[in-house]
Amino acid sequence: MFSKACEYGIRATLYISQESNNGKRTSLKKIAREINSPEAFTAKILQKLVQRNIIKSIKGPQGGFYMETEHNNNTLSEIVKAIDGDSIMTGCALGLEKCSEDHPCPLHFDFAHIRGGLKNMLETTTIVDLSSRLDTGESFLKI
Amino acid sequence: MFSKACEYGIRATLYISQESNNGKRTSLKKIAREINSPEAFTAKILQKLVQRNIIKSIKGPQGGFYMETEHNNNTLSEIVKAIDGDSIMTGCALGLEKCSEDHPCPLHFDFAHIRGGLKNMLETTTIVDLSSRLDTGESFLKI
DNA sequence: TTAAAAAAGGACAAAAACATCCGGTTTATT
DNA sequence: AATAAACCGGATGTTTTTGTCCTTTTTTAA
Repeated sequence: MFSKACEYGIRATLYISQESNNGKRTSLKKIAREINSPEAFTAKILQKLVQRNIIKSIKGPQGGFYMETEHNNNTLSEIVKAIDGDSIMTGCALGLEKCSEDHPCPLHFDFAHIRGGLKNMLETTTIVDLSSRLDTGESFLKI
Repeated sequence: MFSKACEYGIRATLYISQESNNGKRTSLKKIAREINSPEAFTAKILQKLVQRNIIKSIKGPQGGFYMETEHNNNTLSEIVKAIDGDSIMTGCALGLEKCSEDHPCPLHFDFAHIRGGLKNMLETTTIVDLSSRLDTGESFLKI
């Protein structure tokens, strides 16, 4: 469904949000350990998220990654779009270039419905919604 | 969502079904032309579908691919499972190996719902359901 | 001011997905 | 029997995704 890069990106962002909400910055090394992801690859993904202004970073000792409070209200769709683009929310299930109400693939109408649910979920679920579930121990980021 | 191979596989199967329901066999060359897919790659995918007994093939002149009538009642999920496996219907959205009700990722419950809808759609939509929409000109397999 | 911590970024490597090519086999037609 | 149509299967090539490594830059703190 999502690329590996996107999975890691979401997990990393949620971990960063959680730490940020406890007033902490966190390092790449710690993030990779806590979300169980390959460190160097995760670094690349975090770079992209910094460029897209979803998370922040500070270099040097005591530096690391963190999130500004208002960015907690960013939705999952921002992360997904930054990494995988929006094809999952808009593309044709059967890969037709021009698939529309007027020129639909055979799956168009059945699928529109599912894709709509996904899009809606991604666009309404905020980062803080999810990271707070982590804080309470309701959910997990690894294994 | 689906791999390219799976997209081609579904489109090819629907075309074969449509032709079969008109009493015709159809060749690889024609299939690739009609669904706008790379011929040699499509051949590999069709081979797999033959092995999985989703479609049939006959060698030699006047041979080609076709479908037995009862196989029209196969569902999309059979094709998807043959090509992409069932990870799209069962896997964790965030890539956790062990994601379950008891040990959920932060997206587990929101996502279960969407994945359930997808699974249900794939398991209830039959090949003939879709190919009949092609016959009536309600839907298309290329461009 | 020097050392070390940490992110940034470029180059490279491995694996998977996507795709092609070609020789082999089967079979209908002449 | 010969030819050609058509699928089969192995080898190979290309592109994308996934992943690593190493150098550079920034910044803190001793």
